[in-house]
Amino acid sequence: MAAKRSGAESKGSGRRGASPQSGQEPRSEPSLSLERIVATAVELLDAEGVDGLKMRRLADRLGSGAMSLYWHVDNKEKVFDLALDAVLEYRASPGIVAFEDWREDIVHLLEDWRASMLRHPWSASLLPRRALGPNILARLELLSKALSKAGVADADLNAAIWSLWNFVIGATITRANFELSDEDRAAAQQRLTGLSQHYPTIERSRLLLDNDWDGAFRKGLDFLLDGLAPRR
Amino acid sequence: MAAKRSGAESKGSGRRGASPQSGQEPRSEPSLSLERIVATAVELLDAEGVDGLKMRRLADRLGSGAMSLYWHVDNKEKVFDLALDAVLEYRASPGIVAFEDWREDIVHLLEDWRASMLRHPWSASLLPRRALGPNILARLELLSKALSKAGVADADLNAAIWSLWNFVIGATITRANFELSDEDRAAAQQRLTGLSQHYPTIERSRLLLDNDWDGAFRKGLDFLLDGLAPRR
DNA sequence: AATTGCATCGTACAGCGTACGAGTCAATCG
DNA sequence: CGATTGACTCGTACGCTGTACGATGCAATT
Repeated sequence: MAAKRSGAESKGSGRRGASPQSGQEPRSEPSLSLERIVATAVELLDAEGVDGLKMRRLADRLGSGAMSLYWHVDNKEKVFDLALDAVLEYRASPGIVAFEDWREDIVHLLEDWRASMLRHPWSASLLPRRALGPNILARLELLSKALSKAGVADADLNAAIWSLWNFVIGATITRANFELSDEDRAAAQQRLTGLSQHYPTIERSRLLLDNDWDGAFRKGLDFLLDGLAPRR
Repeated sequence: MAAKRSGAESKGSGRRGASPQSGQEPRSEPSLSLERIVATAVELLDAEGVDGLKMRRLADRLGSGAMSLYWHVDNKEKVFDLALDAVLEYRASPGIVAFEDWREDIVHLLEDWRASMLRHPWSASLLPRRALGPNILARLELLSKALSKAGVADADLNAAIWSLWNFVIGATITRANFELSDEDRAAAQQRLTGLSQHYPTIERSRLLLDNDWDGAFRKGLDFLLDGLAPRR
């Protein structure tokens, strides 16, 4: 009862007016805010994965009670939405895109997208089942512009966008979930070798041992772009 | 206490020996089995989605107690694994594949794959985070063979397989999750129109209104295959 | 001084996966 | 034949989850 706000009623800055300082203890508990909640949720997700995000745990990290979060957030779902959107902000200078080499622009755009998601492996699997936030739309807009510039016909534009979207999403989800371990991969390939009469081709190509994900992504992207707008 | 096995101790066929009939009530409760559990889990998943699968609910459908399931299955995770593998069985005659027109073969293979997953929309999002079962490996093997026949270089084979995998997974997950409703889509496009100064290109192409998923899939697949093995 | 409204939190509840142990019944054995 | 075994089923209970509800504190306003 007594301890909670341990020795400091200061609380840092109030939200509304301007009554910032109240003497000492500048770093006790900075009080809740949507930004702090989202930022901490991202931290927690990075550290513990999707299943590790629990409201009580999040509140612990924030030094608050679990129910306090619900003043700022409707429910847990919204926390996921906000965390996802926060992580997909596109910071790259838009000037770079749609410059001269459209192909480099697109590759850069999509590799950055993938990298952003891989930095937060939970994000890829969340992305498809959530609403399109402004950051995602901005990325799609840029992509669309670049494809237009590349000479993709208007009639093919949507299909082209979705193709690249699908490819990036699929690649990132797969990559993020197959990350498990070398032993696992070796065991899988081992099992495969045991059944090599059933799966001779993928056994020979060592499909399950191949872990050059970056290279495969780049290669696949080249394939797709070749199909979309053949190099001259 | 008394009612449970209501009025019939027959119970249908015992598992082991051959004591199938016991007089009347041939359709009371056919007793538990792994097959029945998996089949019912698929039904339940189809009806209620991933979140709708609860052990108690599954047991209800089976006319059994919740804990009885755990004799046949380690835990809920395994139920997901088994349901997923069950749904991805490939029944198509393997003779069709790798026949003469490799391109048609590949398209057929992948469209069937996608169709199988869309018949059970929960399966797509489950696929990437689960182990590769025999049915999945069989599909990869067939795909690999077809690509080889198509002239894809050995060095590019794995990248080609993963590219197609990524594309199919991404397309299916996206499709299954954007299925929501026409109003939602309209609302999204509406919101977009309101912000058309920010997203002029995708607003103009009506990206969010476009719901010709099948056509987009086929088109994207063509793009990718064009890149992988150019048509002569 | 009284009121208002933002913000926080303790308690409580229903629902979840599942550990544990007791129960049933058919097949087997002495 | 009775005793034993082992496959199978299920009732109860526990810890954990998201969150509804109401009490509480505190700053600004009246």
